Amino acid sequence: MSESAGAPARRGRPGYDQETVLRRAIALFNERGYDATSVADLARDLGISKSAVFHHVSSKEDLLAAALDEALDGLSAAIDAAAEHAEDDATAYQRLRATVEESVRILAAHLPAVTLLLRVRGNSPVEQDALRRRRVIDEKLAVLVREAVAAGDLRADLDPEVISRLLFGTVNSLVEWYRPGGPITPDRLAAAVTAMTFDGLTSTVAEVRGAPATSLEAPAAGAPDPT
Amino acid sequence: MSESAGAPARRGRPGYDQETVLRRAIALFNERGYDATSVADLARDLGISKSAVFHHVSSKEDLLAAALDEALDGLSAAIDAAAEHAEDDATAYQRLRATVEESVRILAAHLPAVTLLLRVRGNSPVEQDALRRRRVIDEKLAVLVREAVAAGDLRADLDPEVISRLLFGTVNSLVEWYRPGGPITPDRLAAAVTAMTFDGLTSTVAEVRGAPATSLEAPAAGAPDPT
DNA sequence: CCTACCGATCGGTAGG
DNA sequence: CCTACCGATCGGTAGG
Repeated sequence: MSESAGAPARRGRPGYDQETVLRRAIALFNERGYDATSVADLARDLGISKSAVFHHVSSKEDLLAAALDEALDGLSAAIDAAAEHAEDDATAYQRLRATVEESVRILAAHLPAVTLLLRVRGNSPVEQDALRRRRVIDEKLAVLVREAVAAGDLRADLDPEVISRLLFGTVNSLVEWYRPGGPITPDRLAAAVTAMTFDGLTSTVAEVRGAPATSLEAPAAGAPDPT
Repeated sequence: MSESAGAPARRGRPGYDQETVLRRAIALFNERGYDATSVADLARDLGISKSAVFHHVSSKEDLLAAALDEALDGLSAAIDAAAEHAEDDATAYQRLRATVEESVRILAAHLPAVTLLLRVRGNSPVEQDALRRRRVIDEKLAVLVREAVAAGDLRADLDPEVISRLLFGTVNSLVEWYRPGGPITPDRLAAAVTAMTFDGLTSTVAEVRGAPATSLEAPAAGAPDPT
């Protein structure tokens, strides 16, 4: 299954393309961990020899770097897209809430790559570079949180730094259980995350407050925000 | 630093005890990952030979098993402690909220071991056993959530299963950034987590509602819930 | 607690 | 001469 994606008719053996090798590599890295996955494991999974893997990719670490770039590029775009809304009359609170939802959608759309990113510990220059890019993203989000707190739209009895950590810890924790293709669409997941983090799980006043018009049980059919 | 903890005077070289070796092993496993940490790395860190490590511990995996047991025993105790409060007239909502706070305190008290637990992927029988024990704990918490939703105390527009995942995903994500000994005490951290997850980050009505009497800026001196 | 090793496997590469 | 591989093996290192 999943051979030669999209390429026109070629001579020689069908074989795999780089993209397919990368998808399988990311899947295996997430199942067993990057270090615990050998190139031989990947070759076995693809049904080819270990040497054949190196025909497609120059090193195991290149696979990791490609996956981390995919995740970081997506997340960076999500943040910057929300920043551009600053030209509108959107408040920091509104931009923050939109950024959280967009981050969830990116996470859902690139779940394997984002999962890998969130497990990186800085064991190599490639991983350390990814951690640096993550910190830049986190800092942009922290700025939004500070603005929203300063504007009085987020509770002032919690340190803005703690709010940032809790908020994006919650988003990041989704990779541990969310699986696309199941009963929960990415849009509903995004709405559920912001419902809990901004409005809280306690029921009583949930409907009374200024919660967005998104019905969580039956989301709007016409998908919002076509990024 | 940190040699022979508590043991009486011994003959022979001072050396390390099993507990110290375990603490350093857990720290290294968390820094670089279990698979990426060799026994030689641990030996180097302790300043002894690789063989000397095997004098204290029979295998690398035994160190992992001991760490996972510590985390699982603590978390299980936290859950069962909350269940015993059922004899009181406490509602499911109140017991759930207390369980979340106690889980945060356990996480803070056994942060390295819990961190390791949350990174386990089931690569070996030891890891698979830990995952099984985790699922048992998660299910007990899911029962509490379902009861609280059924009682009408948690918002009904979110699937109880999703609520459970979000709630404990948030708690688990603390291992990624919380560091004991810093400005945030475990009690304040626990209060911050329940403040966001149950009451929400939005400021306006936070004080109006039935939030507990815990002041997050200056927590009650007499620590609540002396488990 | 060390030196000296083992069976095996690691990521990566040779020629064809 | 190409793409797509194979069987075998490189120098080092893993847990034990």
